[in-house]
Amino acid sequence: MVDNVKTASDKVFVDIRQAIVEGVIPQGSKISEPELSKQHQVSRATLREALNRLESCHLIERKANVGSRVIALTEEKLRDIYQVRSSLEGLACRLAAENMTCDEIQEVKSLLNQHLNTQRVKQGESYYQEEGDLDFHYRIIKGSKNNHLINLLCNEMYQLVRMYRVQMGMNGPRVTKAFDEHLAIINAIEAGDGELAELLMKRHISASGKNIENKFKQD
Amino acid sequence: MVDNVKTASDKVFVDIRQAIVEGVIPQGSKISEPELSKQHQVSRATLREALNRLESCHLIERKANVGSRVIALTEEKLRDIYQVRSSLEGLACRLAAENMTCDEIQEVKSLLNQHLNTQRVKQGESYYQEEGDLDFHYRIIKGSKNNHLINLLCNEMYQLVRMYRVQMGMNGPRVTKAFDEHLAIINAIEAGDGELAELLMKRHISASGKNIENKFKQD
DNA sequence: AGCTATATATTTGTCGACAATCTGTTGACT
DNA sequence: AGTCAACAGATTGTCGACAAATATATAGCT
Repeated sequence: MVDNVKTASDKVFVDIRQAIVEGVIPQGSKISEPELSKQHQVSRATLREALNRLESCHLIERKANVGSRVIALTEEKLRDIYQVRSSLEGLACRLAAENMTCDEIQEVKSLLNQHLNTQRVKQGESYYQEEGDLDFHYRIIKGSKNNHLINLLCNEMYQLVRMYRVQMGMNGPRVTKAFDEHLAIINAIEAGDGELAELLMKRHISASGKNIENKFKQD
Repeated sequence: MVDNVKTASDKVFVDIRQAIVEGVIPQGSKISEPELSKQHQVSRATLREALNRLESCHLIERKANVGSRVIALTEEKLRDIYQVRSSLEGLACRLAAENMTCDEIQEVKSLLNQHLNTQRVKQGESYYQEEGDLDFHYRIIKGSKNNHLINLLCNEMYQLVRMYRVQMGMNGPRVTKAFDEHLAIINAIEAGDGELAELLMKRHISASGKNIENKFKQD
């Protein structure tokens, strides 16, 4: 999770992004440019550079001459995002089945074994599972060897997905299930069965989305 | 194709975008901020605002402390983009079959009839067909009622796709074929057969991509 | 001659100030 | 009392100038 931070606006971007994803800056709240620029000790120009990138990640919404608001988490948006994500990661999975090398596949398999162990030790602590889950998805996406797709999922959508997961919370019973699904997916990829891998990944993500949707129903 | 142009940077963004898509600013060329800002008679801050949005559309690439370059059209990128587009518009089509109203469907059908007429009159002039093609795709995408998907396809990817079509050129024989495919797609949507509509749209776009790929092979 | 290192020049990143626009309030009028 | 209009306050959009970084040119060395 090491971002290439070279300029001041890079750092501000990363900092604010984390604050939004973790809910430190509440969803739906208005963003004051003068206030935030003082808070991060940069000029407004630098802050606005960061805001532009946050908009590219769909974490804030801007209106001309009005200002920026942090995105509001709604059930409709969750559905929209997960429909898109399911479709795209399904594609990534199919391409991964065609393009991943044997070495890359073996790495993912050993990664899953590590998860299994930490899961036994730290039973119930969903945080680690979440990190592991994201790592797994990262590897599959990279395995597609489709740079446009990789950028779309890993840079432009990733933090938004993470925001729902962090703020809505992941609950227990799905954790072990997700692990089995990961295993089935990498097996399909190893077998070169792109069609099956795509189907399994789409189901896996749909289930994950439904899981978060249930959190909304509880309110 | 009327964009909401409210600020100076909006106008500069739209102008430069068109220049890039149409090849007035050559692909792969470096962008000089001082030069462009003078050319459009705005300050560098305003220009940079526009450049940020061009980057969001994947039309330019920026490197910290180095500068911006117009994207270079390659066969590999074309493949990557069309794989993603095929998947996403396929999804849009399936959702459209579920969510489009009867009125919306009828509008698209009458739209296609208009295309058939203009096509008879202006045979061979692919420009009109291209406009019509894009209009058709627009309507289907909007019909998905998925705002995230709509934004992704209509705002973030659309001009990039158009850049390939404009600069690589669309040739004749595929034009009438595309019309028939459009007809089959809207019929599937009208019948509420999302699965078929998705399949047909994916094929339609893949064929379109292959068509442009052939242009590359000719070099 | 070719390569390295220094110095110069250009470009990008950042800053503070001004102008244009919007928001909320007050006050007048029907 | 309610509606509309002008005003005040604050916010965003834009500008020109300075600082930091990179690219280019020059000079020195092997």
